[in-house]
This record gives sequence, structure tokens and C-alpha cells, in this order.
Amino acid sequence: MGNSEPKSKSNLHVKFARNIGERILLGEFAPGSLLPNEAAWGKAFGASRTVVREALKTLMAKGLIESRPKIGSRVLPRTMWNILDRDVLEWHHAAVDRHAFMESTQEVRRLVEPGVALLAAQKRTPAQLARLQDALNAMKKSKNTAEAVEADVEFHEALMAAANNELLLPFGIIIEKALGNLFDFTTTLNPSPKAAIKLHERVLLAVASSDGAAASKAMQVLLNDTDELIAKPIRKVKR
Amino acid sequence: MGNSEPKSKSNLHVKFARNIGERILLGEFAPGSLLPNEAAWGKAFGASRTVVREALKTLMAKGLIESRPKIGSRVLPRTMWNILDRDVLEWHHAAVDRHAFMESTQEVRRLVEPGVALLAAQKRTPAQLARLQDALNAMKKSKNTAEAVEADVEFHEALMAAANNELLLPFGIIIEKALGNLFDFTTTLNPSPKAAIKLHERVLLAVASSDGAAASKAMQVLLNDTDELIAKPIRKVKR
DNA sequence: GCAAGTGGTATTGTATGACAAATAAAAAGT
DNA sequence: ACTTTTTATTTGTCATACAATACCACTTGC
Repeated sequence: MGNSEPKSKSNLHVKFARNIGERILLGEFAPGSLLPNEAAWGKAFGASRTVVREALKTLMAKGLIESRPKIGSRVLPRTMWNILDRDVLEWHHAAVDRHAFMESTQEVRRLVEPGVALLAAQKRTPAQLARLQDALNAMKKSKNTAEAVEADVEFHEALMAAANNELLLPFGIIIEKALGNLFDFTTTLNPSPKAAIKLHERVLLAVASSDGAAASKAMQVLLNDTDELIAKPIRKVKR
Repeated sequence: MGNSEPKSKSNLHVKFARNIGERILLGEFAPGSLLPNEAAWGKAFGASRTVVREALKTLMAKGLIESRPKIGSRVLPRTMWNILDRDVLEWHHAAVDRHAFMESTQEVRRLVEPGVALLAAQKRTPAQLARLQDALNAMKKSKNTAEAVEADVEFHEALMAAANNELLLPFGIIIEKALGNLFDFTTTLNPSPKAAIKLHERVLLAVASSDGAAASKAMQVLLNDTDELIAKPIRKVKR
């Protein structure tokens, strides 16, 4: 399923948190409803109450549930969920239609990234610019799709860092997911990424010359390109 | 300090998570460094290892630390932190200069909210529009600053909900914090919120008539108004 | 009859002590 | 000098017990 992480290696409480978390995201436990109590989970998993509680603490911390004595653990309304959490987004991803999910992510990217590019153009430090340049070089040098995607993600995260506003960093997760999905789409094809590199280069140049408007515009163009890929998921894709 | 929550009532592991979390955000434990081990925390807090572990699980879930046997708990780089988490933002808030923090939040709002208004204008359902209207009515009827701020927050959250993209919801936390801070600024003054209401009303009207461009513009104007308040924190403020 | 109090009870919260697993660092062997 | 083995430290998991909380049914007082 394009999931590179070894689901089975982790600690018990991590596995249980994922298990329960996914089931919440899938709707098996709806917001407002009560989860089975801790003892029941322990029995179901064949594990001690301790690990179950640690798993539930994880879910609490991510805003999925709340627990109270004599009541139990109740699923919170979706507005409380920390959807930009890496794990939650992963579980969410497993729960929804892939194509719809990508459209949501692109929508957010269109909202945020042009502005990020603008801020980066205004506020980047030389070091941040260099990191951006490195990422672009890595894109150029990439020998396969996996490397290209990795460098691509790094480029966008470097750009976000260059905006110098920490509150924007959680978006990196969305970009990661978005590009990772794109990678799944394109994994069987031999990409010819020249066009994409050109588009990234334009962003970089605008940022380098501190031209906020141009950076924002260049990012919009880049996103348009990505949108096309998503709109035609079957078609042969270039990245 | 304008903090209305009873720090002392909660569960032990919540208090410990806050204690350690704040100290991480303050820089007492820098990214990359090791925390004292669980036994040490237990001794320091006069509590059992169980609660300490649950507190650390909370911090793990928020991306602040990672733990491994024989190593201990290590503070993760800031890019891993879930800064849009309600608690983390709270701890962060306690750690940074107030004015700088507000400028960061406003920067993000300027990035996101016009786009949100645009999406809301395009995609809102009648029910979502009604919720927006209710919030505006509540603003009009509010008898004191606290009520006004509450309704104000509700307006912005309703707008975000009307954008129909779940990935945007975590921003509600930023708006909450931003407006809450504004509240602290204005708490001693008798506000004359007519102007602010007018600005909100324009957003609502644009959303109601599905005019995305106008909604976006109206939101920008509204944010400009807020920016003025922040730029002159000493001046008598109107909301 | 009805409101307020009161105790039973299910569930989470905390404590304690023990052992397993992982792994960094030191020691031993080649 | 290098590899292997041992050791020590820390987190991970388990089992059990009791405390605190708060819903619920019941009782009590009027």
C-alpha cells in the first residue's frame, strides 16, 4: 500500500494507539461515543492495562479522545482532532478515498504555499537560501523517482523554514503526504522531471532576489502543474 | 497572566506533561539533549514512575521527545514539534515574547484566512452559513468584551468549517490564541465594537452571496484592522 | 409527589515492585 | 587495531492493589 514503515516492529503501546486511532478515524468509534474500557482493551489485545493506558494517553494527546473516571474514554468531536499530526494524518489517510484526500491536500497547499514563498522571499537568511539551493541540486541529480521526491519534499520544507514562522512548520506534513502520494502515482513510470525542476528553479530565483510577488506567482504555477497530475491520475505523468 | 485555566486541578500526568513541556519550550532542555530518566522525574515530582511515563507519552505524541531503552528521552528538533497542538501552543506562548508571538499568529492568519473565506464562499452549505450568521448575531448582542471575543472566535471557526476542508481546522487554535491575546489587551477598556462587527458582516455577506473574491478581500480588511491593534499595543483599543 | 441528599458501583487515576528487552559503553579476546 | 563479549543502564511491559471520581438508583425529608 505504499507504506514503507514496518508496522510490526514498534512498541506495543504504539501499535495499540495506531490500531485504536485508525478505527476512530475510520468511524468505527464515532465522535461522542464511548470506547471500551481499559480492561476490555487489555483483554482484546492480550496485554496489560499499563500499555493500553499509554496508548490512550497518546490518543488523548492528539485530541482524539478524553477520559474521565467512571465514564470511560469518549471520542471527541472532529474539530478537536489534531489532524496535522503525522500519525493522525496517516490514520486519516488510511480511512478516506485517496483521490479526495489529495484534492484536500492540494487545496491547502494552494492556500498556504504561495504565501510561504512570499514570506521566504522577504525574510530568508543566506543559510536558508543555500539549503534551498541544495535541495534543488539534489532534485537535478536524482537518479530515480524516490530520490526526486525526497529532494522535492526537502525543497518545500526548506522554503517553509525560510519563511521564518514556526507556526507554519506543521504544514510540512501535508506536503510530505501530498508528494508521497504523487510518488505512488508515478512510481512505475520513468519520470522526465525537467519541467518540474524548471518550476522549482523559478521559485528559488525569486526567493533569491527577494521578489516576493514573483515567488508567490512561481509557486502558483508549480502547484498548477501538480494539480494537473492529480486531475488525470491514470495518464502518464511527468514530474 | 490572563490564564483562566485552573493549573492545579488536573490529573498528575497532565500537570507533569505541562511542567516538562513548558521547560522544553523554554529551552531548558534543548533539542538533541537528553531529559533526566523516568526514575529521576518520579523522584523530583514525588510521584510514581507510572504517571511520569504517561506524561512522557503525551510529550512523545506531540512530537517533542522520543524515547529509547538505555538512551533515555531525547528532545526532538523543533521541526518535529506539533506546534499547532493546543497544549504545545500554550506552552510556547508562555515561553516567547508576547508581542512577537502575536505578530507570528497574525502573519499566519493573513496567509490562511483570506483563502479560507474564499473557499467558504464557494463551498459553504446553508447550515454553515446559518452558523456564521449566529456567530455574528452573538457578536452584536455581546454585553462585554469576553462575550464579544467568544463570539468572534466562533465566527472565525464557523468560517473555517464552512471551507469544508478538515485539514484547515487546526488553525482554529491559532485564531483562538490570537483573539484571546487581543482580549487581554482590551480587557480594561470599554470596547466599541461597531467597526469590527461591520467588517465581519462584510465577510458574511460575501460568503452568503458566494462571492469568493469579495470574501477574501473583506477578510483582508478585517485583518488589517486587527493588525492595527497589535501595532499599537498601548493605545486605547477598539474592537 | 417531588426535590435534595446519599450510598453503591463502575471506571479511570496512581502507586509499587518486578522482570524483560534494548543498546551504549566498557572489557575481553584475537 | 579490531572484533567479540560482557556489563550496566534505561525504557518497555506486566500484575496487583487501592484511591478518586461521578453516574445512577435509592432513600429521605418536606
